[in-house]
Amino acid sequence: MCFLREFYAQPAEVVARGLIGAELVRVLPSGRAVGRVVEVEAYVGPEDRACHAFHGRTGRTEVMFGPPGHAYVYLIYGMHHCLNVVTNPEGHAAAVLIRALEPVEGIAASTRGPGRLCKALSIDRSLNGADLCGGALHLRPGRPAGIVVTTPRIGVDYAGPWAKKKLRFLEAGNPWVSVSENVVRRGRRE
DNA sequence: AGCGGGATTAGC
DNA sequence: CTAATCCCGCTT
Repeated sequence: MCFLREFYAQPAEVVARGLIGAELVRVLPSGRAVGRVVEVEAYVGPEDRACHAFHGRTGRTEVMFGPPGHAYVYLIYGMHHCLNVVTNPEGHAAAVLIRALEPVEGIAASTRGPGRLCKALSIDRSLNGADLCGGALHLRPGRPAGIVVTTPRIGVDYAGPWAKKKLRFLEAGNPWVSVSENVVRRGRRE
């Protein structure tokens, strides 16, 4: 049912690609919410200038250095939460940011964008470190992805050469990918 | 103790 | 284009 630990132990870009089409399941007292992953970004490790682990091991990034298959949730801009999946073998700090979901079941609010999907699924820092191989928040295979395209990651212009790497993965043509995608498309001619 | 900044979003 | 708003990590 759920993805096994070995799946998450792979490099972040491999897990990222593998998660497109997967279903994120949030179990709440009030019911269950399910969304299909349509957009992610890979933060490949301490050498990746855009990865939080680039600045070393700190309180915030602690879970990224732990075993794969756990949630790394942090607060950004004082108001939005971002959900990541820890990847690679324990000790190699890397993660995949979930950026957008296609509603499948029990979803009321928008799940387009990393902050919005966390709000819609009631994901906050209390889930930081949660095991994604089961429990209140987990991932399982879903309808297989169609064509997957890659682009540079959003909002990491400061990362020098790493800002240009195509580590963002999304399902082509899917209307639920984040609005930022349109900005990127507009800005670049391709 | 204080300060600066951020893997975003909504609203002028 | 910019404000909002909080935690963290680093400097004093």
